[in-house]
Amino acid sequence: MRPSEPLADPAAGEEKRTVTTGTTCADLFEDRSIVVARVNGVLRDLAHVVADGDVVEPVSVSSDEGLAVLRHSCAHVLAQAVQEINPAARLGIGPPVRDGFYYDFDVEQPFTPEDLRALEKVMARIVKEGQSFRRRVVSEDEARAELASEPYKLELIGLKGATSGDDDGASVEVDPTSGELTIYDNTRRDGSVAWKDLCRGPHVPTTRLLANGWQLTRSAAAYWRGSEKNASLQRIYGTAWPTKDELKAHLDRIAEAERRDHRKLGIELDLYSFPDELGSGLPVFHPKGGVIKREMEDYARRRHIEEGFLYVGTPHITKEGLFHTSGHLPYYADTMFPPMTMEGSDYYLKAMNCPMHNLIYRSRGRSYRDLPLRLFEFGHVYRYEKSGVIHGLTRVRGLEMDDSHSYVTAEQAPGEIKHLLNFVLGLLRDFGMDDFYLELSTRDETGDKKGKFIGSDEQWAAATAILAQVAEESGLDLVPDPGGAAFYGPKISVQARDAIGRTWQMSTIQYDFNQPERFGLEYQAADGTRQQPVMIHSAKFGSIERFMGVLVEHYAGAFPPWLAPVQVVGIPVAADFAPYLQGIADRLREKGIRVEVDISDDRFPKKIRTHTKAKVPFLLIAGGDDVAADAVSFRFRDGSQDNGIPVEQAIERIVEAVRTRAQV
RNA sequence: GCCGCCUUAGCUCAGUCGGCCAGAGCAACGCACUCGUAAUGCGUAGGUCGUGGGUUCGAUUCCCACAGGCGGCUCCA
Repeated sequence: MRPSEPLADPAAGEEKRTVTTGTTCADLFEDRSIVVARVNGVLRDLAHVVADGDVVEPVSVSSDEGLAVLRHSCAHVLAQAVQEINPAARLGIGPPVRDGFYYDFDVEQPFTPEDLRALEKVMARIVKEGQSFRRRVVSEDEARAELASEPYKLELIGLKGATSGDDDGASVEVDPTSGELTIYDNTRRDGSVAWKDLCRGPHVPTTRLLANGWQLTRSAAAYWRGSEKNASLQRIYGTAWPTKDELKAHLDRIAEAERRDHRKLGIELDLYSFPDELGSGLPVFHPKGGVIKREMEDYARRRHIEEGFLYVGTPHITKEGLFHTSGHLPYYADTMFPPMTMEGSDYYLKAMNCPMHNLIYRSRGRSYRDLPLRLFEFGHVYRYEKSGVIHGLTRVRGLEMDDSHSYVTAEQAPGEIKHLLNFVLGLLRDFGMDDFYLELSTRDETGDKKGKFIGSDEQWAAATAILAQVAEESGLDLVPDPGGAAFYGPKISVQARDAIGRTWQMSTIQYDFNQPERFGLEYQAADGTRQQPVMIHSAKFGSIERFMGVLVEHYAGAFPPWLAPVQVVGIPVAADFAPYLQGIADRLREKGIRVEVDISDDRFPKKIRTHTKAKVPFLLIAGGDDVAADAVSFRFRDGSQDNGIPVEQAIERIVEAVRTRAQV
């Protein structure tokens, strides 16, 4: 024993400790929830031997980093199980992801659900065996020799250090910063090596830490290193948590998301459908979905007009020249429906509205006094989305955009962007979404896609700076999205969190210096010169379809009264009381309330059930007691009641809830 | 677009290891019941088993193609 090595442990208040040579991180921490350590800022295994002067911090399994390590270790156990069952399976990569992990394999046959169950059994045994993860530094030659039968790992060794920024998950296997290659041996208690994998680590000390908190979830194909040019591998996804209870909570969250699925609720609530006869990604709105759509449109249109927008209308198809002028065709022809030829011209279904708005702008001379000129419409666009990406209302081929274009002077641009951002946030709040962050999508500065962006470096820099400034001034969190810009300019997008914490891209605001030039747009300035306006694109809901899908999931189908397809259903306790309710319904209808009275010959409790399941916000019940008191009784979706409310008061309550867009 | 899985009544699902008239619940319709807070009872009707081709004495069942859906990958102006 040799006294030396002072250590600082910030978690324990920058305490300096003196330990013996050979002390490992594990020796420093008693707490069993510590799974790895941060040594001088770098995550290390608990078996890491500390050196003189090292700053060592504990990393709990419950922290983001600790969870990632736990999940990555679980991915190793999965890979070990796969190769145990099928030694011919070749290894891809196995990084942690949100809530879990995956591992990619090159196998002859795709995995079946039965395979996953068999793998879980093997994994459970490995976990129970308590195998240790042992780190071993190897030279490149050693690694190549040991992994000679793993072609994908060899490829990663070759890439070592070469990959930077390419976030394809490869960095979990080799460390691009240190250039050091390591292999992790999974060692049984008797010291024999059960399995090994090229991996930068770190890992939990033993497989026992995985306990009962994991599960394989699904299998799917994935391209090697994320490019469709590469081989297709079979990916297995799993989830892993520190405890069984946390796993269960996660599975419950998944189940809740499934209950809210807008595709399922759309059928149950009779809102919309996707007839095969129309083709993929082309929804139809049934009367009840039509009410929601109309309320969304009516409200959005009114608010746009209040904010200074002019409502316009444009056709669904156009001759191709327009999209050459705008610059869309060379870039996006493959995501547009193919052209129709008539009278010697090629016509395209429109995939965007802006070129048509430009024609409205250009239809007469414009003065600086006209600016900002704000054109707005619900424009129907059609995009040939690849068949595999169509998803309910959130990814469709025919959609209605609440699309606006503000034409402004360069000086007005920052103010207009601010105006638009405030407007869209207010609009989203009116629909009950109130938790946001922003994303700033910029040009890809280096990658192979840089060529898709048009305009000069100076223009991009100026436009990006303006958007960044407005975004920062909003006070909302701002997340960079390099490479996410449209070809004609950078954009801010508003991401909204729904009731169960998922985020959705909603509104976008794009700064466009390209189209005004391509269309030769101009205005006459105060000094008589002709100037080019800047164009700012903005969609508030993104698309009506998508936003409706998001709202269905956000509210789980239980819309606030102002959006509810049927706002009130009157249910008589017995048929004798139906006329009384009809009278109340007539008065509500006069005030614009969507109300029905259930005069079917279902029994009373059945009617309650029927309309509660339909998520009608107000059930108005009347029986002898109510009639005698000139009152009605409320029943709400959660089963609560408010009985014997005077009719005047009941009507006022309903009208008020709709007027204020309250949730009930 | 790629990989895998799936498609039976309006909805949710049984079923046929290739063989007489393919079943259930809910919904719909009819009759009876007139009822105070999540399913009254009885009855009727509803399917060329996604579409097209092939194998077979015979196909909803097996094979192929296509369409649509689901889960991922890739993509998302």
